[in-house]
Amino acid sequence: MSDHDATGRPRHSVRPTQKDIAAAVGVSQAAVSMVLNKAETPSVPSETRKRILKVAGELGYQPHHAARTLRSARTLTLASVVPDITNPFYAGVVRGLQTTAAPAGYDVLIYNTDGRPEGEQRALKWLQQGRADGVVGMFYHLRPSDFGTLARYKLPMVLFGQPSGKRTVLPVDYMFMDNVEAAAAMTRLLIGKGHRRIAMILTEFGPGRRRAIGYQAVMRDAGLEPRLVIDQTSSPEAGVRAMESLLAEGDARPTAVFGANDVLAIGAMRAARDAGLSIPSDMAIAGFDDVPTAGLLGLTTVRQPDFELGAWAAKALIERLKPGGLELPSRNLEWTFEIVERISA
Amino acid sequence: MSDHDATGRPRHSVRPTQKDIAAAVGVSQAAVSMVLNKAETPSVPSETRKRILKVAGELGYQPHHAARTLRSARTLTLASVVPDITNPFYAGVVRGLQTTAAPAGYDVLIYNTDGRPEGEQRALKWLQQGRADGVVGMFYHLRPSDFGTLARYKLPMVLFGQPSGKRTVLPVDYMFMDNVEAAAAMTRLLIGKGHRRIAMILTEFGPGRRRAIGYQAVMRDAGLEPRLVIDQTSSPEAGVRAMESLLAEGDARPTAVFGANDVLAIGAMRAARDAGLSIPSDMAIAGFDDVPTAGLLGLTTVRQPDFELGAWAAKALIERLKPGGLELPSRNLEWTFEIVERISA
DNA sequence: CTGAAAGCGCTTACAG
DNA sequence: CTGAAAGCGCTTACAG
Repeated sequence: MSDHDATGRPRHSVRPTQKDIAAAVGVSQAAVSMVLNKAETPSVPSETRKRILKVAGELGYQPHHAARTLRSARTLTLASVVPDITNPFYAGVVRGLQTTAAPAGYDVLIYNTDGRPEGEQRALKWLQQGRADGVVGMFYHLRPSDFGTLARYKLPMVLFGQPSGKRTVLPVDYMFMDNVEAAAAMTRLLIGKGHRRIAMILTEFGPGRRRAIGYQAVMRDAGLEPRLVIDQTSSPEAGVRAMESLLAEGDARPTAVFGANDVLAIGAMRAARDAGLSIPSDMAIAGFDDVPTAGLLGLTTVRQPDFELGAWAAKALIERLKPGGLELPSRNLEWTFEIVERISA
Repeated sequence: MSDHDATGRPRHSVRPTQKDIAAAVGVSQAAVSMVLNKAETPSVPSETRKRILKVAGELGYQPHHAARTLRSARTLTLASVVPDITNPFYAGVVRGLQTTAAPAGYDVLIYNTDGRPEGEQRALKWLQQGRADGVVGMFYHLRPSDFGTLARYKLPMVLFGQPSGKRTVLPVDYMFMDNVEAAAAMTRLLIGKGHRRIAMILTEFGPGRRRAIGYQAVMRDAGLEPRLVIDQTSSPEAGVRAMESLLAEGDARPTAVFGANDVLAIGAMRAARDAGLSIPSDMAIAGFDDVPTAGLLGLTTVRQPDFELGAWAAKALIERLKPGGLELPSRNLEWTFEIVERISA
């Protein structure tokens, strides 16, 4: 048996359609659509209305999403493009997004890019196919010009990162913090504790790059030599590897290590402990993000309000999806960092 | 300006369509479709073919997903329904799914239910709307009969949990482990270490329920009194709350606490440490899942191969989506647990 | 070989 | 007030 009938139509017949309901009740398919979508249908006799709703319920009718989207040009879906859903920081952002979007009637889908160029390109294509009404994008590789097409399609976007200096392309809002200054502040804190050999571990792409700039600037200003350890991926294992390579330096090893995010810092902590070092007396550790585990481990870090960021992004998108929302000026949310001192440094 | 033209058609004109390409090149829209979708089109002159591809590239053409889905009855999307993406166990499953699905040409979307009945119902509706070609479902509340509609729609599903005793509904595959026995084994381990007052902390719904059964059975067999602390949600904070309530019992407090998952156990660890207790001498802690942080914290736990489970599910779905795949018999993956002893117990 | 037409399942302006 | 028709953007069997 083929999956298609003689005219090349796919067999959709397994799921009930408005046509099926209409046939069962003896009305037009359009009448079914009216009844199912409007709270009141003065043009349909209330007896007929009741029968339509009854049959729809019995058949377990649900509208075919693709058909509805094609006709109405709305998906009722917001997308969240994240580099790594296993990083609790991004997971927190997604939860904030979802918690705010659900009451407004929007589903939230998560698209994972792995923080790799190919993954981000796939996400871009996915968005260009019209699969969401709005997107919260956390991209490491794509440049502002890569979003030109989506902006021309009038897809509301909230992007993590600073708006480019040039004219702002509507309808895009931005959320960012001063990563350079936050990392600088943390570096100053470590220097203030008496550390002179301070290393930073980070990944090649993502916000760690700007954080490294702040770290390097402060180190040089203090007459100290910056030491970067760069890995391809952000994971506890990468943090372990980085710390192990630093420990291999023997007496010249750093006395403090600053992870560009908590996931890396936590891995580094583990490697230091496994090597028999005491934290912070033998080795101080600092991170960035303040993920839930950071509190547990006593990790000194930079707090970022993940849930609140997601909630803000959801509100911004929902505003833009209201009538006239596309013409609103671009808005920025610049949030402030907060250093959380714990025992690790 | 309205979002709709005079005939009620939504303005899609911002994005280029095959019609636009056809008009620019001077061919039929159908010819454009052929060229864009087939590697070879003997019926189209190669010169015309080149011009179509060139114009499509210049316009940044991407097919409208809803239109393609409506016509072809395929979404090229797999869905992953998870109770809590912030739980690293589920995040690991999703990554396994994604890593296997991407090379086969499938996008993976994540639908978060919060482990609540309403969220699961929303996911069910979402699936009934035909938004994915297959689904990996981790449901806490829905019963097998709730999936009858989807099975009738021939939606391939991989469900976490044991198949119900009755006839298996195609096309559903199951993956499960013996939660009762795994929890029993961990409880025996704790008893073997000399503990007599062992509490278990869990959430009202989810796999913890079956784990509690194993725990309770072993406790009773050993002549010990089971002690359950039940919270609504699974989070480190819930684990903190549970431990605090146990510590409030003073001298009658347990000497070991078994978390129904690592997230709860990690919260309990934190609360015990914050109360000045040494682990494991004052308080032993055990968990379930072996999330990445468990290793860092030295948590004794039950390992589950999250990534591999996701990969298996992806393979099962992809098999079913091949011609004839819907008729394959239902398959089960029963995986074996492994107790990982670390310092916490 | 080539192109026009049908139709997937919906929503909604418009003609009777 | 009521229902039939148009059309969203595609894919594909089929008529010329």
